Amino acid sequence: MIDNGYLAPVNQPSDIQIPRYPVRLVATRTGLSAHVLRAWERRYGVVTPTRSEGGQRLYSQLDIERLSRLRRLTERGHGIGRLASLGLDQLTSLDEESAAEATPDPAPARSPGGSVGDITAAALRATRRLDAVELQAVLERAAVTLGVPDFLDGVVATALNEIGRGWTERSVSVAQEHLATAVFRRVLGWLLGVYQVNGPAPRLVVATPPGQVHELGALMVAVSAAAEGWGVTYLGPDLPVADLVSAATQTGARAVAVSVVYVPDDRALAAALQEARANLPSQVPLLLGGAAAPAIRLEREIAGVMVIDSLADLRALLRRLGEEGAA
Amino acid sequence: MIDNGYLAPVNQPSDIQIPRYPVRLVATRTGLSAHVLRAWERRYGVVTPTRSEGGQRLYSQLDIERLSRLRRLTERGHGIGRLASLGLDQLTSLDEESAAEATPDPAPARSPGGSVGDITAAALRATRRLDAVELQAVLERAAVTLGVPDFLDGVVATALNEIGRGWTERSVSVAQEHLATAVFRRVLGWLLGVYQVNGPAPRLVVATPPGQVHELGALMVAVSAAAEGWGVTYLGPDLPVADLVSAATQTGARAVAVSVVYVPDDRALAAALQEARANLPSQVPLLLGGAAAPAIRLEREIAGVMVIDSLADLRALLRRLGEEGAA
DNA sequence: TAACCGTTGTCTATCATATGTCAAGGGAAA
DNA sequence: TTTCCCTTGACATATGATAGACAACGGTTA
Repeated sequence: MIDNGYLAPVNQPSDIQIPRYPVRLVATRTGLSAHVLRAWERRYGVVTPTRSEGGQRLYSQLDIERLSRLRRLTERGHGIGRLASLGLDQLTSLDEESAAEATPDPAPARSPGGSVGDITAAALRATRRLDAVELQAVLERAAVTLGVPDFLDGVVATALNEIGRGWTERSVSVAQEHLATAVFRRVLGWLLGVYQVNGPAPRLVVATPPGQVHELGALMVAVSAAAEGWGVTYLGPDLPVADLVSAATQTGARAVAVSVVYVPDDRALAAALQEARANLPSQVPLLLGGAAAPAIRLEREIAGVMVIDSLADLRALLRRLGEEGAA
Repeated sequence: MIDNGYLAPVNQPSDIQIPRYPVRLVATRTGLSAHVLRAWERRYGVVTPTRSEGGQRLYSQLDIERLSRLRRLTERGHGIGRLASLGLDQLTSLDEESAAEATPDPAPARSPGGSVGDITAAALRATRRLDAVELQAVLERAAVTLGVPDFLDGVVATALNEIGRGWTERSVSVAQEHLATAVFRRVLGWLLGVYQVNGPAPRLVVATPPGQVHELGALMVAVSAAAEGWGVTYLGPDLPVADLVSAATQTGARAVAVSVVYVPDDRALAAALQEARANLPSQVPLLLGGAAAPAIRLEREIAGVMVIDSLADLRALLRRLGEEGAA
């Protein structure tokens, strides 16, 4: 919010001046040590935080702004003694002045890879040969070539379907299936790590409900969300409902997603979902995805559970939720 | 309260204020200990749960929301004493704001925690906070700082032991354990990928025998071997013996390693090992590692199975095997 | 050049406050 | 009966405040 002085609300102490931040927080946020904060205050009166009843310093948002600028400027060679008496606006102009460093961004060269079909076929060949190195290389290349959405929809989903089909038809061995699972999980985990952010992002908790040990679907959900800019807390397979709820509460999740691949005991799963729904905060949506999700929707509607039919569906939904939250 | 359509109309708007949760549940759900809950209430009046007839605390959903926000904010440096008097909406805005600025701008990245103990402690802290991003960052940094052997022996093994101990003592929640498992697996998978080679290297097939679903031990074995220059075919947990044997044959393995973490049914495990031993080529050693391996050795010697006591042991053995093969 | 001096970041010592943790004895809930 | 929970009081630890000291650095003066 811009306050140019003309419209300054007189009676409103303007959020940014409310003193409420203790030293330790200001220290980590500005990058200055608590010692330096006190020394600057003592020697130059750089800021004058108010005090709590017990005498502890309480800084305002404005103080933090000022201190951050001061830190940047002192790092560039300005003496704190000279800067101390300057106002925030003067500091800002100085700041911009000396921040004349350019940040050239290199244009990423797109190298044309094979088509989605070719890549998937290559992945399946590597799987049949039990060649984990090759499979991983193919997948990583595909991920960076196609981008996450196409990679997930086009390569991962298709390949997993193929492998699953082959498994039931006995044309894919258990070892091949295990190896593929391990490699897919590794690559998806890598992607999840690549996209993880710690910044101001809506948070999604992802897990697989009790009894569901196949986690690739959950990982795909997690990666999709991470690529959409969400912060993802991935808790893996077979998570008891109570712990799912606790994790969502503790992390302040804006949504929770669970993935189901098959329906071993319909009643137990439905009960688990209902329990989760009942115990999650009501404004936190519970998303149900995975291969078996559409089937479950057909069987019975579970109140308050949103069924995700596809990753595209998920992306659209996440985008809506993210905007709602930001608004 | 907002009803954005996810809810069954059954829910009353005041649902979230109905007092019905006992301390124990609130403690696990918020991540605060019952002691702290009572202390905060007594000293700062943070919440005022109603009481049952017998005088026991009954918290509402709203209380839980409030408490979990307070916990996150205190972890980010706010003092509980000052937060106590703020309303839920103020807490929420503070929450979002400090999430946005949790990381100080271009602060020169600190490189603290040099020692193995520091790193392990940092990993455990991140686990308790359900901070997967931080945990992964800590581990990746540790891996490249310490090198694989020290990383595995010093950090991974220690941290997993701690978590396991905490889990039995109930001081580590299921969600925390799941999250840590997911992240450790991700990082170990990444390392495995880093060291994978396709060249002429002795090949090791790694898996976990039927019934054993904990695969971190197997992954540690796999990473150790990969770092020793072996080509590793990692087949993940719960692999039937027949498939283990066929995979070893197909890949021309020079050795096979299986990892066991616990002994659910000693007879079945022993039978599986014997079957594997009998069907593998006789010049291919069968290595048995994992937390439960030493115990198994004590129980009974299984002919032709080499028990690995430690990763150091494994490394020495692999080196010997590699040289033999090369000679 | 050498001695001197102001500036600035860092550290120590000591005390006070803030906050987490525990123990004991009795009551409540399952 | 066994387990959980309550209250009170105390203890332990961590964090912050103040004052002062010191060292590194650069500039100035003798």
